[in-house]
Amino acid sequence: MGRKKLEIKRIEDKSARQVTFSKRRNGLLKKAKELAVLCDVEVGVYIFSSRGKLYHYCSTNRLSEILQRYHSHVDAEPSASAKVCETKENYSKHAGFLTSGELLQIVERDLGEPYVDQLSVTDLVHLEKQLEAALIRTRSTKENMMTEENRLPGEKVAGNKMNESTNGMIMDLDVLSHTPMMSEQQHVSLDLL
Amino acid sequence: MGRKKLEIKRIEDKSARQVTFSKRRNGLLKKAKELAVLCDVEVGVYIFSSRGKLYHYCSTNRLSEILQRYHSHVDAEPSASAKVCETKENYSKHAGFLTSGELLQIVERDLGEPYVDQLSVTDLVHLEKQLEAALIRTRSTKENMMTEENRLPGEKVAGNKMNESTNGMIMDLDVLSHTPMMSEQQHVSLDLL
DNA sequence: AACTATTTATAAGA
DNA sequence: TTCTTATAAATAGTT
Repeated sequence: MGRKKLEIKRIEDKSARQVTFSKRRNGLLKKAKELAVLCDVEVGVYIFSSRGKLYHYCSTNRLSEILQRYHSHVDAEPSASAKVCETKENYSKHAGFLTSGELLQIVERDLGEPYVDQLSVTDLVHLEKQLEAALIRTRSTKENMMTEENRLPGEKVAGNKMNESTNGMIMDLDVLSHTPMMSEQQHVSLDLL
Repeated sequence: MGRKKLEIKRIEDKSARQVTFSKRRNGLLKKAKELAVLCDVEVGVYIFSSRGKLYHYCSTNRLSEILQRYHSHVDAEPSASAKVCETKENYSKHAGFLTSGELLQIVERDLGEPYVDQLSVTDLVHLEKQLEAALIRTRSTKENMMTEENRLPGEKVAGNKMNESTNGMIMDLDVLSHTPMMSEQQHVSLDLL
């Protein structure tokens, strides 16, 4: 749809490719939103530019919305209870990465019926292996972050603690370094989904 | 773009909604493919219908392509080495669910830099919990599938075995029921990515 | 970043 | 569902 019929193959001119990328990216995201609304279905789109930047849309992302709400609270401490509902419009500004919530929606979905029976034993073995690796890295990252927190001036960890990186939620570092987690943390986690 | 300008809100008439879903779903997937090709970027789209059926597109899915190649080999045993390269065109026919490969691409991406530092400790704790759950379910599903295979006529499991559900790849059931896996299976898994 | 000629997508209708 | 067609929307090339 333009002055000329465009062949669908890689645009070699870098500048033209960038312009087309910008236009069509917006078009695709708009179409995705329209489909989700008009037909009341779940739609997710992710686009990685060649520079690694991620643009995405996800029609049902409660965690993302909730996290953003917490961020808003942190950014603007006072008068923070109004206009909380229209997060949908501006949450794409905050996006730019897949939240754990989006990831988990996909994990949940992919392992749940009826898709799981589409996977072969080989797929499952592979998935198992990768989940193990992901789990190890998640724990490692988490523990690194908590170690850094402990290096902050004074403040011996003994009970609950509030800080920015936890979005103001109550956490017990001793509990977090091990699994399974105690009920308090579990409760917070479940609230996020 | 039709006889009338359509307001972007849920279409209440079920029949009309279904028709629009069908049309716009195809449109979105087509646009996604075009964007991926024209601009040489990675694009993923997933759409869950209200009945839970999944339609999707993923521009870079080596596992999917490779699995399909195996399926093709199975479907048409003889003369199976020609026209293996143009799988991109018809792999969407075989699609309809997220493969473990797509899922893992997302997992990898989400846990790798630079996205991981966008996650809070709370996110990571939650992610860890869900990965554990996913891992348990994956193992369970895998073991169920293997148990069913063992119920097939005779055939005591002792060595390697070839069958449809493993896409013709060599597997040792005794090894597969436990982690960590032995090198043979691990090798096959790595080949898939 | 805007413009506009064309192509493309699609809402209604058959 | 599938096809047809009038019209709305997206966008390629231009400014």
